[in-house]
Parts: sequence; structure tokens; C-alpha cells
Amino acid sequence: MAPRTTQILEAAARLIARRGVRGLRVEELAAEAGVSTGLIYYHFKDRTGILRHTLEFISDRAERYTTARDEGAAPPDPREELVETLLLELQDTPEVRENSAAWGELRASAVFDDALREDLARATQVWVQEVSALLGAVRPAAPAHALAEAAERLTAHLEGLSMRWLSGGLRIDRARDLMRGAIRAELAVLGAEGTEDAGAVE
Amino acid sequence: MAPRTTQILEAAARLIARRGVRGLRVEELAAEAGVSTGLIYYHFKDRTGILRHTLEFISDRAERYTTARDEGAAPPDPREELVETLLLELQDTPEVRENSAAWGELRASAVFDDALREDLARATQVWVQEVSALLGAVRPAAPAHALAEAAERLTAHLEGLSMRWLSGGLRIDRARDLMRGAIRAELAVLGAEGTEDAGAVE
DNA sequence: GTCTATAACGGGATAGAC
DNA sequence: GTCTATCCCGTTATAGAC
Repeated sequence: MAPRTTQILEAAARLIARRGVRGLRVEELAAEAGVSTGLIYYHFKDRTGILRHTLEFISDRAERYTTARDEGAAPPDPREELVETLLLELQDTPEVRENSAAWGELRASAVFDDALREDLARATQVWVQEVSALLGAVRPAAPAHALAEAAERLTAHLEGLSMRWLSGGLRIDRARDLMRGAIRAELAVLGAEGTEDAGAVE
Repeated sequence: MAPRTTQILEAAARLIARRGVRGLRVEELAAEAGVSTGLIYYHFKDRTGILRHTLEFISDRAERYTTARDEGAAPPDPREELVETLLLELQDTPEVRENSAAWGELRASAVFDDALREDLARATQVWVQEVSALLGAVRPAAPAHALAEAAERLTAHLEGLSMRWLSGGLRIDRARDLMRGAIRAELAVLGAEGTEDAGAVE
């Protein structure tokens, strides 16, 4: 993909996170990207084209940064890794906030836009499977379908908490605590096999 | 509330569920409600006013149909009531779909619209407290803050599942199963006191 | 490929009659 | 309270030069 288009898509992602899909103005996008409106239409045909490409761009990027962070020193124990991975999405940093907001917008838009559904479903599935694998590392004795269910729950749960956070009804610390609690509860139900304890019941 | 305003708000809820907040056109709303645009502005000042009142309308209605179903024969045991209340929001009927879709839209809109945040937060809190009370009936021995946390998680979780359902990534039956699993997990963590067992682990 | 200038339009909002 | 008519602004989208 040409550098110019990437530059525009990055700006679009920033802007969608800041103003929402509905609040995205082509002229504002042009300014943010440092190009003209004409160029944007040259590359993306129309407003919908901008949106479609941006959403694709965002979901690709989310996959990348979730997987990326596997370089550091000692690989932490499985439970730590699970928790870290999930809490990664609940941080008040520009990057995470941007991706979460854009993701939420994407999800909400898909309710009314068939064109987005397929991409979204695929991206979700990748994410669920990754979490499922992490759960499996913590609870090796648990059956695959139970892991899959727990993963589907935890990721859906995360999205719910994320929306509450972004819409101002939940502070980030509280959201993180709640997510930790959810993980604890799921692991408890999955059984105490493996290396971990089931966590204290408060 | 005057019959005319109710009529408009019903139409607004229908339209938001069908087209999204983003797709709501005042003129279209007027047509749907069978009134003129002028009348809508007379009653609701501006577009944001329409949205705010619709949100209130929706959350009242949800409360009503959540609380309403307490007429039937024998009041079911507390756990049954908790499960039923939560699963009530995961049904593929026009009424529920409409309420859920509109609620999701308003939540998503609130991320970028300060005017909606306060109302939304209040409505959410009512809902959380209701669930908290139901949880308390199942687990009388659990401390209040643990109940509150579990309630906050379950409702956020429900919203997450609901969005996946509405955006086509999750079938309704599956969503209901996942929700049941989440309730089971939360109750397990809250302890086995009370009249209930903790449920089988699959 | 990229820009500037502008056409074309959708839709929010208001005025004023009834 | 309710309607019709309309204004007008913000935005999308295009034309044409470079």
C-alpha cells in the first residue's frame, strides 16, 4: 500500500477514535493527514470507501499489536500472560484508546451495515482463538469447547467493559479490576488443574 | 407524558433500532411517527433532545418489561429469576431486538457525545443495582461490594454479547448459553451459600 | 498524484399560519 | 399543538489546472 494512503488511513483511525464514524469529516481528515480532500477522493472513491478501508486497517493493526508483545525477557507464566493480554485493551493511553474506540465504532456500525459484518466476524474469531489458546495454557486439563466458551465470554465481556469505559460510565481502574475478576471467575469454573490456584474468593 | 410525544418516542426507538442513531433523520422520524418535523422540534428542541428523551424512554421501557414479568404464578426461586431477567435481553423478538439495538447505539454515541453520558450512566446504574439485588437474593452471605462487582460485570458482559449478536457474529442461542455460563461462573465465585448449588462445571 | 475552487445537495432548524 | 414552507449551513463530491 502506498505511503500516502497509509498516511491517510492512520489519520482516519485517529479521527474516528476522536469523533466517531459519524463525526468523520472528509475535510477534517484531509487536514489531519496533511493532504487535500481531492486526493482522498482520488484514492478512496467516496466516504464509504474511506470507512471500509479504515476499518480494515484498524483490525489488521489490532491483531498486530496484540501478538507483537512477545519479545521481552522471560516469558511470564501462562496466567500472567492471559491477564496481561486482556488488560492490554484497558489502558488509558492514546494508542489503546484509539484502537478501542475505533473498534467499538466498527462493531456498532456493523449492526446496520452488512458490508462490515464479515470482516468483523473474522477479526473477532482470530481474537477469540488467541484467548482460547492462552486459557488452554493455564488450564491444560479443560476441554477445548469449555476453553472456547470462556474465551468468547471474556472477549465479549472485555468489549462491554471497554464501551462503558469509553462512554464515561466506568473508570479505567475499575474496569481493569472487573476484568481481573472475570478472569478469576472463569478460571475457577474451568477447574483448578494446572499450575495455578483458583484465586481467593474476595 | 402526552400521547403525541410518546408516539414520537416509540417511532424514534423503532428507527434507531433500524437505522442507528447515525442514520436517524428527523424528517424520516416525522414520517414514521405520522407527524410533522415542526412538531418534533416543538417538543424536543433539537436532534440531541430527541436522542436524550429516546434514551430515557428506552431505559424506562426496559425497566418496565424487566420488572413487569412478576405477575405469573409462583414467584420462581431467586436464581431462576436472576437468569430469566438477564436472558430477557437476549431474545430474538422485535421488541427486545429493538430495545437492545437502540441501547447499543446510544451507548456507542455517548462515547462522542457528552450530552448523552450522564443520562446513560444513570440508566446503567439503575440496571446494575437491580441485578445486584437479584444476586443478593441468591447469595445472601456475599458482601455488598462483591455483589455490586458481579452485577457490573454481568451487565457489561450482557451488553458485549448483545452487540455481538446484533452485529451478526453470534447466534442468539449461543449468546444465551454464554450468558448462562457467565452467571454460573459469577455465582460460583460468590460462594455456595444460600439455597443454590454452584452448578456443574459443564 | 496532488492541489484549488466550486458545484450540488442533504438535512437540521425556524417562521408563521391555523 | 400542529402543520407547511423554507432557509441556510455544513459536507460530500467533482472539475480542471499543475
